[in-house]
Amino acid sequence: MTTVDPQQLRTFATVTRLASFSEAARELGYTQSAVSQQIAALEADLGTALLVRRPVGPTVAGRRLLEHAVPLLVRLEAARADVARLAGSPSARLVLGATPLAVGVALGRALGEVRRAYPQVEPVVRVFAQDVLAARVATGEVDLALIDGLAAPSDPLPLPEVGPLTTVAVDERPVAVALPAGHPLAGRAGLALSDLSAARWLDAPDLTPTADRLRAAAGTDGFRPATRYRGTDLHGLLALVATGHGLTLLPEPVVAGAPGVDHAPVAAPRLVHRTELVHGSLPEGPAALLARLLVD
Amino acid sequence: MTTVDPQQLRTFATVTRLASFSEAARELGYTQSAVSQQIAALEADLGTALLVRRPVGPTVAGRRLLEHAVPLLVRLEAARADVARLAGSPSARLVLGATPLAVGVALGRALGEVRRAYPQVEPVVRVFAQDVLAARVATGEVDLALIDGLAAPSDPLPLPEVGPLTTVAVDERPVAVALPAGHPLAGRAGLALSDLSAARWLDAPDLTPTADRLRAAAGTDGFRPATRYRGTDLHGLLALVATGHGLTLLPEPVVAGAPGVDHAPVAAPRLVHRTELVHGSLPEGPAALLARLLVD
DNA sequence: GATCATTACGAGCCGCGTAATCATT
DNA sequence: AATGATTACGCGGCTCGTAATGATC
Repeated sequence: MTTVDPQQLRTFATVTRLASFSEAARELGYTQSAVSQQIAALEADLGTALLVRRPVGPTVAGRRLLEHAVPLLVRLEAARADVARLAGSPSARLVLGATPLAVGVALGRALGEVRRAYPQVEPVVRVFAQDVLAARVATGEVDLALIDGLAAPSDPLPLPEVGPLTTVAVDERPVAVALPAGHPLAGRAGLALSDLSAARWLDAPDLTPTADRLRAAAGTDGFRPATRYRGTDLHGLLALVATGHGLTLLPEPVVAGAPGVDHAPVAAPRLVHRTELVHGSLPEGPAALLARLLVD
Repeated sequence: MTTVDPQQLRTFATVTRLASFSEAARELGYTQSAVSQQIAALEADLGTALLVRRPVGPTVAGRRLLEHAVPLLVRLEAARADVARLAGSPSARLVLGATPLAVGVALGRALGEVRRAYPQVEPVVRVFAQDVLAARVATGEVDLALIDGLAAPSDPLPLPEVGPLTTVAVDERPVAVALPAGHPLAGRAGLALSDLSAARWLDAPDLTPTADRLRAAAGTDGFRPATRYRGTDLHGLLALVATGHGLTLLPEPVVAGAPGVDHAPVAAPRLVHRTELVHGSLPEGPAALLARLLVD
C-alpha cells in the first residue's frame, strides 16, 4: 500500500553504481553518514539486506530492486519535465536525437524541408547511443529521436519504457554480417546467425547490437567479444572489420559499399535492422512537421 | 534533478479520480486540509496549476501528469512487492490470472499436468479485466497471467509498462464480428472494420476491445457504443448480440458455435485476437512448469 | 593505522491535524 | 445555510550533519 522513497532509491542506485558509500555521498552532496542512514532505512523498510559491504555490492534482492529503481527515477524526472514543458513557452527550437546509424540522407532531406517551412528555427541533431535515447525523449531533452536496432520483421524495438511515448516504424533493412574482404563466408546465402556464435565478434555497444542481443536473437551462447570499440564512428569500426579484428552485424546497405569489407546476409533467424521514430506529444510546429516527413 | 514526491502523486491521482478533495482525504486517511496542502505543494513544486476547483478536475498539465502518476505508483508498489517476494519463503502457491476469453481447454489441460507434478499445490485461477492484469503480475498478486486482446498479426499487445515483465505469445486467432442470426452481413467475406463504424456497438470493456481500440485499429471515428455491458460473462454478451442490441468483435472460434449468433470475418485491417503469457521472473517450480506448458 | 561504514545525538525543517476563514451553490 | 476548499499555526517526527565508534584491509 505504501510506496518506496525515491530519494533512497536514488541513493541506493548511486551507491551500487559507484560501489562505495563515501563516493556516493560526495556525488549526491551528502555526508557518508546520511548515505549510510538512507540505505539502512531502505533496507529496514523493505525488510531485506540490499547491499553487502566491503566490498560494496548489491545482494540478489538489491539487484532486483535496481531493475526497478533506474527506470523509476528516469520516469519520475520525466514526469516533472513533461509538465514543465507544457507550462513553459512553446520554444521554436527543434532538437532531434539519433543513433549513429539512423542518420541518413532521408533525414537530411526532411530537415531541409523543415528549414524552408520554419526559417527561424535552428534544427539541432544530437547523436546518442541507443540505450539512453528513450530517456532523453522522455525528459524533453530531445523532441524526437530516431532509434535503430535489431528486431524480428515488423516487431517493435525493445525500448526501455520511461513514459508515454509514441513510436512509429520508419525503416527496415536486411542485416548482414560484415566480414574482412575475401573471407570464405562472403556473399554466402542461407547463413544462420547461430553458426557464427563461435566467431570473434567486435563489441561496439554504441553502434551495433551487443553480444546479449545476439545471444537472445540466435538462441545460443557465444558471441564472445574479441575487441571492444567505444565510439559512434562507423568508418573506424569497418576498418577494424577489414583488418580482421572481428565480425559485426550491420544493415546491409551500410556494409555494401565499404572498401575492404565483404558481407553475407543473415538468413536465420529472420531479422531486420529497424529504425523507429520516437516522440512524446508534439505540438503543431517544426517538430510535428519533421515527424510527418520522416514517416513517409 | 530533484524528483517528484510519490505521496503527493498518489494524493493527486486520488483527488482527480474522485473529483473531490474531501473524499480523497477520507479514502487516504488524511484531513481535507492535508490534501489541500499536498496539492498546493505539488503545484508549487511543478510551478503549474494541476487542478481546477469547484468542480474539481484536472487542468491540461494535470492530465499530462496523470499519465505518469498512475504507472509510476503501480511500479513503485511493484518494486517493493518484487523484493519482498524474493525475501519471503518460496510459497507453493500458484496463482494464475486471466482475462475471461483467455481461459480455455489448453489451460485446463496444462493445469492438470501441474497438479500431477506438484500434488501439494492448489492452483488458483483468477479472472480480471485486461487493463489491470499487468499490474497484478507486477505486484506479484498473480504469478502468471494470460492476457488477450486485439493486435496486428505478430505484433505484441499494447500493455501498460509497470515493471520488468516477460511476455510470450501463446495464441493468435482470426477475429470476427458477431451478428444477430440472419443478419445480411453474416458470412460475408472481405469485410472492412471501417465499414462498420456507423453500426450500433456493444461496449463490453471487460471482455472485448473498447471503442477507442476499434477507432485506433480502423483509423476512423465512430463505433459509438449503444449498450454497455459490464461483466465477464460471455454468454450474456452473446445473448445481447442475438437480440440485436449491437455488434461486437470476438475471436472467430468463440462465435462460431454460439446459438442465435452469426458472424463475419474481418478482412481489413489485418487483425488477430492474440493471447499472451505475462510473468515476472519465475523460480523453478509449478509456475515455471505451467509457463512451459502454456507456450507449447 | 588508514579508510570507510555505522551509531549516537541534537538541531532544523517539513507535514500533519486542529481550527478558523473563505468561497461557491 | 451548508458543503467544501484554503489559510494560520503549533506540535511531532523525520532526516540531516557533527562527532564518536567500530570494522576491515
